[in-house]
Amino acid sequence: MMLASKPSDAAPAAHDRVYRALRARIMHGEMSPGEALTLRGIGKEFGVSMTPARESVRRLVAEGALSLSSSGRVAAPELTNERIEELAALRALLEVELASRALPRAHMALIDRLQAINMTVAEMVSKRDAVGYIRTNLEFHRTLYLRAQAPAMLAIAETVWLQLGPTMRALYGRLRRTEPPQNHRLIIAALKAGDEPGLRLAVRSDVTHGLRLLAG
Amino acid sequence: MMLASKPSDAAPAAHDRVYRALRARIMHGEMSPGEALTLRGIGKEFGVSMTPARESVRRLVAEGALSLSSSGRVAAPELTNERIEELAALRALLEVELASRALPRAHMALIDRLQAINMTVAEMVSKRDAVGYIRTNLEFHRTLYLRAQAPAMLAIAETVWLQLGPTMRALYGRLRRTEPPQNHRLIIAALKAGDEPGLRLAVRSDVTHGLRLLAG
DNA sequence: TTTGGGCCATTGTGATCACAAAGGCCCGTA
DNA sequence: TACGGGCCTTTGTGATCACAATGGCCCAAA
Repeated sequence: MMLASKPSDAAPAAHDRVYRALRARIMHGEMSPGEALTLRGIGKEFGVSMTPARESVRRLVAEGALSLSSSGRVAAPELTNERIEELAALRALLEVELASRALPRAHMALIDRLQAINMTVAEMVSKRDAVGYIRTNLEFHRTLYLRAQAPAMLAIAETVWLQLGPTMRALYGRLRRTEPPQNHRLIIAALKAGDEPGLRLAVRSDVTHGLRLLAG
Repeated sequence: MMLASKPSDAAPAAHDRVYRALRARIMHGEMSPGEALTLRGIGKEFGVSMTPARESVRRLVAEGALSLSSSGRVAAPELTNERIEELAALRALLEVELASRALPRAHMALIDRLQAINMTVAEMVSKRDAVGYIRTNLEFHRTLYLRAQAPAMLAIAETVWLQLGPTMRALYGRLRRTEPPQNHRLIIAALKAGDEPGLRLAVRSDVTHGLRLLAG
């Protein structure tokens, strides 16, 4: 079905390309809560017909990244405070476990990578780049959790990030943070020390820190 | 778009009807791991065209209920032992939390309902009805977790059940169990006593009990 | 000025079709 | 009998179309 003139070009399916693009846009906070999408609009933007646009939208709806109005209109979800609290609790639950599983496998190379990413995070903070901050912050977490060797758990954590995406942008716009991510430093320190309780606490704090402000 | 001659008939969309039917079939273990599906076959079975069949299949693939072969063929997933262990760990993590949240709201009416469901579970066990057992067992858990008032967490737990569906059937066929669900009794007892540590332990045991056998 | 009704453009849904690739089957050959 | 090549059927993908319902907009009346 898919043709590949060269082994290098992966020739991704149209619906998958659209899905990935929309997913990144949502997860990184490039859509505001309530912002609407149309199938024909998506199709036109990506140069495809309605069919792949529909499939990608359906998939994102299934993952909770988009909300489906009663009459089938799709839009970025506007989360209630209850839902935000619940998603924050889920992040804490899942990511503490992921970090804990990654700890015994975290060698120096990983910690160096995390520190490098963390510098980029700090740079995004100083530049007041909300989208860049969200993206690099998630990259920090994902890099750590990949070491846990728990793909199903990581996938679920990512769908939680996806659901929080549109709200995160609003959140980080609200709180005027100029300080570099202190909790990330605690995470790195706990990793270095092999301190599991400290790591769990640091991850929990980092994950629930901002979200509590918005929801509470 | 959808017309309703009477307010009672919900006039469900075709893709949603197909999705729900396939989802129940998978979650309850009515499909064997590796069993294949075709879009045209689904369409013919439910009297719809390929379009709604494709949407429902795509959604189920997104939720991990079906696995997508390299060339787009869909089938019930054959899980590796590593993945089964991971999903069992996820069940433990999520369901212990859900049970813990349900505990303060669990009144006598709920406990009565759980006991009634548990009798049906025992009946299914004695009848050697694997599908019936899986269905009522999940109903037991869902009834409890609904009290947690945590819809996002419950939704994620259900997608984990969905991923385990095809393997559960094989599992409960393997272990020759005739005893009624002892762990369910422990759960009910802990609920009655308001014993949170006991409840967490009982749920964790119940959830990981069988799955450890298959994966280990 | 505000409100209500009706018309029209917009939008999602599902069916159908053309196409390419993958899988399976059969037959011939070693 | 076992192995391999070639053909044909099956199957997923994406485009297009007809249709119905929703939503918005404008104008008229109070």
